[in-house]
Amino acid sequence: SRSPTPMKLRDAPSACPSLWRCLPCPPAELRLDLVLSSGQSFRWWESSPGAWTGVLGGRVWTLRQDGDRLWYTVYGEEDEHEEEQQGGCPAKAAKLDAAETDRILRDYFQLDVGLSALYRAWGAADPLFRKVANDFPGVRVLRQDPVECLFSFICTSNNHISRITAMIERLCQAFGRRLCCLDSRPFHAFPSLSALTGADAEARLRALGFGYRAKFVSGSARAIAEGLGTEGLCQLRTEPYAEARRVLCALPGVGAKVADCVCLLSLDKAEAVPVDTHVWHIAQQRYGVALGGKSLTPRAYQEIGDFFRGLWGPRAGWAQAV
DNA sequence: TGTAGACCTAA
DNA sequence: TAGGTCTAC
Repeated sequence: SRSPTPMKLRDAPSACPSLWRCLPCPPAELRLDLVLSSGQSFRWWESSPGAWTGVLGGRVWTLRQDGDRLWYTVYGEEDEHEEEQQGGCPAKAAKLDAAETDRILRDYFQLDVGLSALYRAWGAADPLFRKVANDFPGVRVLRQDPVECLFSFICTSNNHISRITAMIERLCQAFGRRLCCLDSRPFHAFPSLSALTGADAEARLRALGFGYRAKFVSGSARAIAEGLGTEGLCQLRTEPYAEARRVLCALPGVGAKVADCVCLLSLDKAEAVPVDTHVWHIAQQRYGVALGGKSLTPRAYQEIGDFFRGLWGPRAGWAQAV
């Protein structure tokens, strides 16, 4: 790199407005803080109050909300030589790039899905939802990359968020492409599938503190590489929910809950309702879902999902995210 | 089908 | 104990 000065984190448009863009987006449609810190994605970090920095689509972004606007800035790669790469027409390239980054962000937050109308419908069907919704507006489901989502959620089993976040950070650092350095902190892309299929991947993951999940991560990477491939995984977006779920559950370390997380958060299956022990508890005591067992059996799991789909409709997974 | 217990690791 | 999964009854 020949960057003369190290890049710095940007926390607000005021300091350098030309590096920021914005999209129209009222708080009722999106609450950045709630969405990015709720355990849907583990790669965002509140870099300064109200500013969220993370990696998305192979670039580093900082996001911020201000009234009815969603502001964002994208950081360049450290080896980027703009003039040379863009054929001597930086203005034109910048314009194309702006359209592209707008699109990426709108897609990631699924901004075309009107959340207020959904909140109204869920609230009308469910008084308990109405209560919670008041305190938590703007909670929507992200549309994440399927590979990142799958391997992240394999790491969530029998684990807590602080450790999951740290594990995924180390995963990216060890296996992901380095993107840039901000305030002398390096940022890495989420690893590609092929980066995780190496013969020593499991041992390296164990050394990174993945525990028994090391085998699941490397095993699933292998299985996908030898089977449907990254493209096949992404094509599950066009398959029915039941089919996508079936395929995912065949992977090592992927059970009903992880499969539903991947379906909901990356494969466009809005009806998928991930049932963890917390949700199971709530279903029993708040909603009085009467299901025999004292444990979350596959049958109980299915029935709880069906219950919420019956209550909230085809976007039950979105409602449950709230 | 429905129950245990083990599985890595760091509180 | 923590936001599960796998294996063996």
